Amino acid sequence: MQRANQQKRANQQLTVLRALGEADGPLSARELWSRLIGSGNSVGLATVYRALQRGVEEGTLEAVEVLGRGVRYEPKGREHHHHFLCSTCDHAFDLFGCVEGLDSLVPNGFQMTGHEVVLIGTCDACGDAEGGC
Amino acid sequence: MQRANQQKRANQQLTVLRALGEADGPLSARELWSRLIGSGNSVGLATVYRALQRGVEEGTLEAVEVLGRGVRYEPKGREHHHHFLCSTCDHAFDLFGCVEGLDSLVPNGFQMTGHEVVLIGTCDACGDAEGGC
DNA sequence: AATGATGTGAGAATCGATTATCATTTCTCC
DNA sequence: GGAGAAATGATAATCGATTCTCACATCATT
Repeated sequence: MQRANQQKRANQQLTVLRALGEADGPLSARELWSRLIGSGNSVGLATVYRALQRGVEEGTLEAVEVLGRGVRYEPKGREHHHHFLCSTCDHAFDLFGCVEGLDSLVPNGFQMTGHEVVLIGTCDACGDAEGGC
Repeated sequence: MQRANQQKRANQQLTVLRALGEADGPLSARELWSRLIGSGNSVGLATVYRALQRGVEEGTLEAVEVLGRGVRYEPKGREHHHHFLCSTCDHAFDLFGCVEGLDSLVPNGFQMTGHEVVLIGTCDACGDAEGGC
């Protein structure tokens, strides 16, 4: 079987990072792994963790927490954005835009350096299929 | 030693719930336990968990997640509010007020049922003592 | 004071997520 | 084509949080 000698990189980590880049929101290690397996990519869970860890170290990935259901990862450098968490399928979706009036919430003497907004509800797919998707 | 026969309840769980009610924000089981120990109340960690669990079952407490650093608990029924997370001491403080314009972030086909806002920064105490409190 | 129900504390057991280990495979560079 | 470096996958080990267990204390009622 012929393989182009410099295109072919069996590097599974690239596969992992590419899949993450194509997602519509941040993914946990397990979510990402499931997607890869589901789409026919045979890859070990350990490799997924290694790819994510390295991505964070190198600064290309960012670890985010969406309401405590474990760490999820997303490519760094995207526009400032927030997330929508579907309470049915537990998937987090990227949102675009931000909100106003956060400064007025900060108590005296406190310094705000950032903020997180999470909307909760049901996503398109789960809303259609009433009773779960 | 005389004790009023119906007021005296050695119930440690009451002590736990009272301490939580006096906090300035939601507390994790361990935080709450540390505070109790620190203030001279000898109570087991298991009892703290039992009190919290029962509070949630009975509907007097609510479990909240503030950026994924574990579950924290707060009395239920307070005004709608959000939290400020100090990135230095990792404590979560209650905020008052809310924000506008969340609806415009919701994508087509999605149904929003709730939202969470977390401000991140340094609290009063940690800001004063530069370099950590 | 006796009795049965409930509460308590200390530590063991469990659970899920993440990391470490190690034999094997694949790359890279010669 | 060969040697050493790095990547991979399966699974064991670790870690923190939470729950379970059980001997003992406390309570309410009699």
